[in-house]
Amino acid sequence: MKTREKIVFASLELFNEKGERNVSTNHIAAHLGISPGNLYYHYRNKIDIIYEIFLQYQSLVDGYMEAPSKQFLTVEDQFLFLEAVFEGLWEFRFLHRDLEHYLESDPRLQKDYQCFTQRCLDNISRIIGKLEDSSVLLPMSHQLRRSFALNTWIIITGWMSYLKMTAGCEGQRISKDRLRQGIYQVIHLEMPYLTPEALQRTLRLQESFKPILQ
Amino acid sequence: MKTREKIVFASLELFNEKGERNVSTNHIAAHLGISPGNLYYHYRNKIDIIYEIFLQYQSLVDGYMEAPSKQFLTVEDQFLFLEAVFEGLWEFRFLHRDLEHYLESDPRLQKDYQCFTQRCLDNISRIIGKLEDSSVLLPMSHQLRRSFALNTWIIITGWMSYLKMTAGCEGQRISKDRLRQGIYQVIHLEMPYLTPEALQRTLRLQESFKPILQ
DNA sequence: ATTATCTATAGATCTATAGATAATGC
DNA sequence: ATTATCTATAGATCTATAGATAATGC
Repeated sequence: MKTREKIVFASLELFNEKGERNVSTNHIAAHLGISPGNLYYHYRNKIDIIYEIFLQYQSLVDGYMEAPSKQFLTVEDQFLFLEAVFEGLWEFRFLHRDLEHYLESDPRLQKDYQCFTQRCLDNISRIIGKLEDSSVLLPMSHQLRRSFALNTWIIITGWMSYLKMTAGCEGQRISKDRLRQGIYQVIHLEMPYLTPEALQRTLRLQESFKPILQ
Repeated sequence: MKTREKIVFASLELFNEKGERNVSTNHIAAHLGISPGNLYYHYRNKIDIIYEIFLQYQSLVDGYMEAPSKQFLTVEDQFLFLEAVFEGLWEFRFLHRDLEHYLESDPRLQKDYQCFTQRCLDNISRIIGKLEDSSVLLPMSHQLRRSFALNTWIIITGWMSYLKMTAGCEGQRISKDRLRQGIYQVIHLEMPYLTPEALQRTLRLQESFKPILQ
């Protein structure tokens, strides 16, 4: 692995683990056993590294957002999709922690992230539309679908925050398990819009994501 | 106003405006025209000031969470309640930006905030219960009510993030107006659970929070 | 006497660059 | 020749404290 890639990799790991704010370029260099000068040879500064990490996250998410290319989607497809979303969210969890700070530190990132959000919302709407066509969800108005997509997006990203806020000092492993409750919450959102046929299977699947501890 | 209070007041203002990360104790002191030494006489460090601000936020929120003490609540009560919630959120908006960092910097804050969240969720559940008793919402199971309360909480806090992420470089004033769209989103959440009687009035009221720009 | 405030400063970082040296690719 | 890496360091903060001085409250 090239040094340039090592830097991104190690940064992501350290940022996730210790929080980006507590990790300086010195820390990253020390962790890799290279000099700070070397790090600055590869990246102009810290936000440059963060931007690189964002690009990776973006292409990961774009990947599985495009993925459901089948014309019809099942209840199971939807759960698989949500698992992928939460997995990605976890892998890059530092990114959503003080995203606002990154956006105001780097105009490129601000612009890119805004497009990214828009693209995600469009994709979620599209997937909801497919679920309607597949008789999983009841048909809904364009307006309702957009509102629904936005709430889904907010729950997905907001769930991470809620989790980390209430998880306490327990390790990350526990959090990763508790992450699944996020799927429960998202599914709860669509409950009233499910077709009678889909309701049974959804309830059964949702049950398996029910949190053990309340 | 005592210097001690001035410090909290100015800090909140600066944190909201410039982001807490970009505001050092030096900046706060300079902004007040006092010496850094003087600031450290009143507060041990920056997180101490943040904790003080949190206590203020907490008592504000606890205030209007307890407030709906009437036995029955109308659709209008609910909208007034949401306006108060979003107003408070706006007043202390820096707090939700990198809350995780504050929680890990101060065990007192971590403990207090966890109780605070729990209390809010209980209060939201209670209010939902009252809306059921008042024939605004359809009766629901305990489980559903708790899930519903949690989603409401996540949308409320997550909406701020979404807003700040997509608001772009436009000033804060615009954001404060766009804040209202949050109410639209929260109401959208409860739409399927409204009684036929309440539906009409809710739709009419919700309309006035509809965002101008999509 | 006690509380509030100031000046001055130690000590710890951190970011980012300059300039030297080593390793690679034609 | 070019690319990768290192050492050393300037310059900018920031936090937090010590110790002196001013203002207040009995």
